[in-house]
Formats: sequence, structure tokens, C-alpha cells
Amino acid sequence: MRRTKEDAAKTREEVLIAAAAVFYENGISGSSLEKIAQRAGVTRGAIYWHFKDKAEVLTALHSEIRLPQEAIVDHALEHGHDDPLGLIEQASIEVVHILANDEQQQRVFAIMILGCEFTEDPSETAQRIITANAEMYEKLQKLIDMADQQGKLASGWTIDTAARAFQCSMNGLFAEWLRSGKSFAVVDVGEKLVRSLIGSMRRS
Amino acid sequence: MRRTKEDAAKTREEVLIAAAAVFYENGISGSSLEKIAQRAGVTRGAIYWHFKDKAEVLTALHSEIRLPQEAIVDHALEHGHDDPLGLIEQASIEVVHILANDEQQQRVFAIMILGCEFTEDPSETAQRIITANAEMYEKLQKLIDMADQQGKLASGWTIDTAARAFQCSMNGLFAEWLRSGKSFAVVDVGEKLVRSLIGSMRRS
DNA sequence: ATATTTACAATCATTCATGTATGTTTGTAT
DNA sequence: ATACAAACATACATGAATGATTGTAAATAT
Repeated sequence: MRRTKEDAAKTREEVLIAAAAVFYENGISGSSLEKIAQRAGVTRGAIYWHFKDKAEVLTALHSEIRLPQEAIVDHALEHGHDDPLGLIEQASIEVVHILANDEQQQRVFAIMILGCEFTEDPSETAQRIITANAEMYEKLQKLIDMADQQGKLASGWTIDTAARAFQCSMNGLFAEWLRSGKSFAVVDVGEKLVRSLIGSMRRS
Repeated sequence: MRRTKEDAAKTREEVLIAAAAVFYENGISGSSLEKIAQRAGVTRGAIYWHFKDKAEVLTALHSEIRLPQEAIVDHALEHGHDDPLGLIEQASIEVVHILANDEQQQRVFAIMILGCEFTEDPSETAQRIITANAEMYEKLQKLIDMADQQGKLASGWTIDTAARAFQCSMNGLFAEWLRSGKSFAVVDVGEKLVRSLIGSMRRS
């Protein structure tokens, strides 16, 4: 049994992969570190060596998922964009495609949204997700504000309602898709939904 | 200490109320029957007398929540309707208003959607919710099919994508609202979202 | 070559929730 | 008045998960 640096990094990775699978199957609270260890082919000792506790495993999992679309949006926010609504539309559809094809991201996403309990005083994990969501909302809001200042937001919509409505729909789309066991074509529904919503937000 | 039939029914009710509060605060897996008993001012013995286990408490809670809108939709499905999309719109907005004002329903809803883990083999509770969701979807689908057969569904939408998109948006709306701690005006966002979606589904 | 970490495995003590079994009081039927 | 059942409380037995401690082989530093 060798224990080189690379070996350690490898077992750490294997623990994370096993954790993703076990969390995905049993939910967070239904997953013991023992189960994860068994799946990874190690003992709990190994897990406790690399991570402080279950929460830290989840943190590590969550930090692995970074949507490339964030970069695009951030760029637009810094440099401005002549069609912010179009950017939202394009970026969102991109995200749908990415998520539809990346199983690992689906798993992590499912764990965070479906396999996690949101309570009055949220767990570390839940708090992390809430924060990420809030950040996403702010970006959306700023982009829509940009569109509004360009006179491109349809009357009837306020900046806040538009941002909220859009965010709710997107999160709902992914949540429902994963909850239903991917029983419908997210890409089709997602594209139609995005285009329809953004369409109704465009001043004609 | 009297133990008449009415007393028993009363403690049963108090247990359910306490359960709603505790589940809401700590999530389902984070709530022990001991905590619920303490909150209700009884011992676990009392709970085990009225309910088989935790799952049965949840079942009782879930069966308490019946949206009156279901009746309207069912009626339309049986007797037909000359404006199915309008019916969906109206009924949905009604539901938004009801949920926005009924704290108990919000709590139960929050418990079921946010305080419950959806896993590969779902718990009784999760399964119940999935089933309820599927039933809702079927109704939506039939109503939209009705609209389609009347030539009132806009091109670009299929019956399935339309039903899915709508359901995702609505569920997302409530989930986000509750998850965010009711930090925005559901009624405003909901009305705008519903009208916008239904609007885009109407053949002009 | 030896000392010291590293990277785990193995064991143990403790907590906590559950389910069950039993005890106790009160209402109710006869 | 008595017997029985309803409506709980109390006590216990069990199992699962956690966190901490200890042991140890191999890798690395000196």
C-alpha cells in the first residue's frame, strides 16, 4: 500500500465521487460516511483524514460545480451589452444544454436541490445554495436593469418581477426535471420556456 | 387528566400542529418524534398511540392540504370549457393568492418541497408528492390538449412542452418564494408569470 | 540510516432516535 | 360495582452514526 501524494489525491477524488453517488441515491441525511467509505473502498478514517466532517465533503462537492456561463454573464456585467435580454436568453439555453449532457453536474445539482433539506436555520450546505442563488438573482437583476435603461423592457414588467420570474422558472425547470427522473426533454421545454419568457419581456 | 374521545382528538390535532412547526424548523429528517412530543406537550407514547411512525404523521399532514382549485379544474375536465387556457390562468392566479395568505398551507408546502429529500428510492412522503405532481401534470396536459383541439394553442408549443413549462414555472415560483424566506411578492411575480406564459401559449 | 510525518485502518465511547413493552389512570359498558 | 378498553406515560432495548483515539506501514526529510 503506497501513500504518495498522488495516491492521497486519488483517494480524495474517489471519496468525492463515491460521495456524489451515495448522496444522489440516498439524500444527504440518508447518507452515512460509512456508506461513502465503503463505496470508495476505504474506511471512515480516510474520509476524516481528508475532510473535517460530512458538511466539508459537501462543500468540496459544491465547489466543483462552476457553470461556464457565469463567466459570460460577468463579462457582460462589466463591459455592458447591447442586448442584455438576448444575452440572458442565450446563456440560459446554453446552461440547459450543458446540464442536459453532464451527468456529474446533474448529480451534484440534484443533491443540492433535491437531496438537501432547507429549514429555518439552514445547514451549511443549504446556506451555500441560498447564497449562490442570491448572487445569481443579483446578476439577473442587473442585466435586466441594463435592458430597462436601454428602453428594451416591456411595460408591465418591473426589474424585480422579471428577474424573479425568470429565476423561478429556471430553477423550477431543473428541479422538476431531476425530480421526475429526467422524464421529459429538458432541452425542448427549457428552450421554449426561455424564449417565451424573454420574448414577453422584450418591448415590441 | 380526562381521556374522552374529544380529548384524544384534541391531542391528535395538537401533535399535528406541533409536527408542522417542528418539521418546518428542522426539516423532516432533522425532526425527532421526541421534539414533536415536547412541542405538543405530550410524550412520544401519545404520538405512537395516534400514528404508526413519523411517516404516518407526515401523511396526515399532507392529506390536510387540499387546494380548492382542484375542484374547478376537475369540473372543467369533465364538462369541457370554451377557454381552457383562460381557466388555467385564472385557477393558477387563485392558487397563488390562496397560498400567499394561508400560513398553514405554506408550512405544509414548505415541508413537502423544501424539508423533504428526494432520492433514488423515495420515501413514502416524497413518493406521495411525486404522485400528486404527476396527477397535476396530467390535468394540465388535458386542459392544454383541449385548447389545442379548439385551435387555440400557439404554434411552436406542443401539448407536453407547454404543460411541463407551466408546471415547472409554478412549482419553481413557490419553491423559490419559500426558500428565500418569502422575500419577494409572490402574488405580483406569480400573476405576471402566469399571464405571460399563458399569453405566449395563446394563438393570436 | 534514522527520524518523522503522511495517510490511512481499526477500535472505542458516546449520543441519539427509534420501536416496543409495560405500567397507570380514566372513561365506559354492563 | 366491576370489568374492560381507551389514552396515554414511563422505561428499556436496540441499532446506527458520529467523533475521537490509537495503531501502523510506507513515504519523505535529514
